[in-house]
Amino acid sequence: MAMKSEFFLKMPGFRCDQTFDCGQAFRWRQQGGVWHCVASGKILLVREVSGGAEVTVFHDSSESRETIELFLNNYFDMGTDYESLMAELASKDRYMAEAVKYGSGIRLLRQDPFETLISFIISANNNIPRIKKIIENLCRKYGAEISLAGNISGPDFPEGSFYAFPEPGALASISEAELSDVTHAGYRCAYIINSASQFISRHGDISVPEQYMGVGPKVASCISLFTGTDMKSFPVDVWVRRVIGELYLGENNSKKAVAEFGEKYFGNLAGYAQQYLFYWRRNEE
DNA sequence: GCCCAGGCCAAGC
DNA sequence: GCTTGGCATGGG
Repeated sequence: MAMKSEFFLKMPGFRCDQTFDCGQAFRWRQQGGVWHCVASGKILLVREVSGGAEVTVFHDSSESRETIELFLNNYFDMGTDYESLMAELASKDRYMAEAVKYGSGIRLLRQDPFETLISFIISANNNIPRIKKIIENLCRKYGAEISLAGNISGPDFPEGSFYAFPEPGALASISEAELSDVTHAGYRCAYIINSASQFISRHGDISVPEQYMGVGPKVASCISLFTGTDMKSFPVDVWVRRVIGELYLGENNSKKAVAEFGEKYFGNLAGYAQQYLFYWRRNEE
């Protein structure tokens, strides 16, 4: 398919390192002054400018400008007023004020359902650098290579090949042994294959993520949050549990207690609050 | 060799 | 309903 460069979007207040390297997405890479990734089959380039960042998209010529504009505004959560959201969270207490200040350039990405489902199945009992490697292996082997027509290049254009995230059908039909050899995803391979198959038979419905194999409470809540399905989701991992225990709950920091606290205390901003807290606690010191 | 990583599943109470 | 052990893999 022929790709062309078209759409361009400005994002005030946006910071690349905070948004792309905070554990919500695994395919963004920095090369020179530009961050890039493939999302929904399109190559996205983002560079920081004074006061925010700018996006350039390389997309299929058959996609209209309106389609691309809608996609980008959704993906980068442009419909959310982060100024007022951050002010509301910061007014809750001094901890949140600090967390919001620390991660003030974070934006929650509304990502593709299938990619998010599979990526967070892989994330279970795993660390972020290795999650990225496994996903990269997966895309190189089973994703469609995106060929850039002509001579799109320049000093800032990233080098290398670009692959879309695999289609569900490409993962549903392979053997566990092959997937394990290719990705080194270990025991998660069975979950990936089974969930890809289920994703097809459920017509892409992820409204109840726990129906999928390999998806428990934590992964389910990541899927709901990082696809933009439910911004009240409050994923509880070791870092969130730690920080909520330290600042709010003391010894009463069971996963269940932390989850209930987060949802109640932060209400409809719980997902955003969780991401500021996660980024802050995981990166400080 | 140990412990840990954006945990889940199945088995046993 | 809640608690426990096992689990593939690689980095520190």
